[in-house]
Amino acid sequence: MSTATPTRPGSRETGRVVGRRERKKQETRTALSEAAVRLSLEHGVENVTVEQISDAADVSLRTFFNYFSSKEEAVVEGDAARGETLLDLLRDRPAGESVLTALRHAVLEHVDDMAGDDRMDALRLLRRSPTLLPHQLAAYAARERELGVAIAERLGESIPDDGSVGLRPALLAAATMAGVRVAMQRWTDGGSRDRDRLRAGLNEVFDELGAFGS
Amino acid sequence: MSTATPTRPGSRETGRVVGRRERKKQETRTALSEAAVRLSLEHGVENVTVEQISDAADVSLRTFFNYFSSKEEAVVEGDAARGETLLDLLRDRPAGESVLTALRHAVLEHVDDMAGDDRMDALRLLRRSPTLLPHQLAAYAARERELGVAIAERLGESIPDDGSVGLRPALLAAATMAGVRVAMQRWTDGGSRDRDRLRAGLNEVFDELGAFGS
DNA sequence: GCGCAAAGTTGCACGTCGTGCATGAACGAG
DNA sequence: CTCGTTCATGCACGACGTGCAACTTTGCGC
Repeated sequence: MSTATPTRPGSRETGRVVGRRERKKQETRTALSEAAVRLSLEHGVENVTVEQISDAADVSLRTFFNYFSSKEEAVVEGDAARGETLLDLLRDRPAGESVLTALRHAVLEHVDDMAGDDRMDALRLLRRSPTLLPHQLAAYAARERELGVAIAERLGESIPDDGSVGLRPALLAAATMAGVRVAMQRWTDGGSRDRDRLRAGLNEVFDELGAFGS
Repeated sequence: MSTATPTRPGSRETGRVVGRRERKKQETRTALSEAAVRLSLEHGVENVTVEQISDAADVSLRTFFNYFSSKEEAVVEGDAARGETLLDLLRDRPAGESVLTALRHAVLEHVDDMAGDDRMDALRLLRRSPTLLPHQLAAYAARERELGVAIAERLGESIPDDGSVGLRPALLAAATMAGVRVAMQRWTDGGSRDRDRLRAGLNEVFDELGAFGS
């Protein structure tokens, strides 16, 4: 999973000609991830073995470890893809908006995007597993890094190759992710699985973030 | 280390009488944790087995798992104790200060407290281990919860038994921990292991946190 | 002191985890 | 077609983590 996949085969720059091989690889990856989530929801994360997951995805146990280094990693995999769409939403916000406002709207749109299906329910259940918590947080941290870069770009910062950003973008990213995490936590703890309630919670969070100084 | 309590065997309530038994237990716990840290620094976290740790602490391998459920948990154990002192420092801040100011000073004092010895160096090295990252974040999350409660108390909130707090304390705690994490990250990434530079970074962080709205 | 119950330690067994290595098949390019 | 690369797979092996059943230590009442 390195930065730049060459994608040499016959393609100019679009990088869209992936070939059957690479596509199959991606299919296997998502198949494993989805099987991991499904089985974990069904039997509880603790009671699912890697062998069951790889069987469900119709690959060998050894192959599983060629894609993920642990069961938990496979379960959390979905978050990475979701993170990408958040970044896209942020980039699409008008340049006139303040960073915090752009972040607020991007997050809210992001919630709308994925709230339709049952992924939210999946998140709610998985979040309760103590074994999963560390990896969940690690996934958050990874998204936080990407978000920091996106914010730095929005602020007109130049990004060095190592991906390090200034203090302000890093802090904004960290605070935003922390806020989202808090809002999610409070939403899942409450009984209501109403999406509007989550939106309201997120709005509160961003209101508070903007008023820390006072 | 921080066995600061006089352990008077007949002082107050029944819960405070420690006895030889419980003390021995605590000694074993810290012995395991310190051995884990020391060996990890020496050979790298990946190359240390639980058996080596338990041998170094002079207990059986099975006993190790009676205290910690994994090697990483033992390594991160020290953070929990450190978290306690931060809470104490926060409670000692004068009531007149704003929450954010109190947090700033508590964190700065906390850094001074532990910066003398080589624990900071230990943190710097351990933070680079990818296996350890998730557990490190989980430890941060645990401290964040406690900090949220302390902040809620400072704000005069009543805390229900389940430890849940209002949005503002939760958010303040999350943002503070995120800020500390960012400052630490940038400090360890930079070459200088000067403590004053860490203090400066933390001050910047709190300045930024207070200015999110603008 | 004595003995007993609770708590702690240890060894053992067992299933799972995660990785290195070798082999063979599928693929893509020339 | 042929060759080199990439990937899937089986196998072996050490480490991990836990349930269970001893055995030992500690605390406490008698």
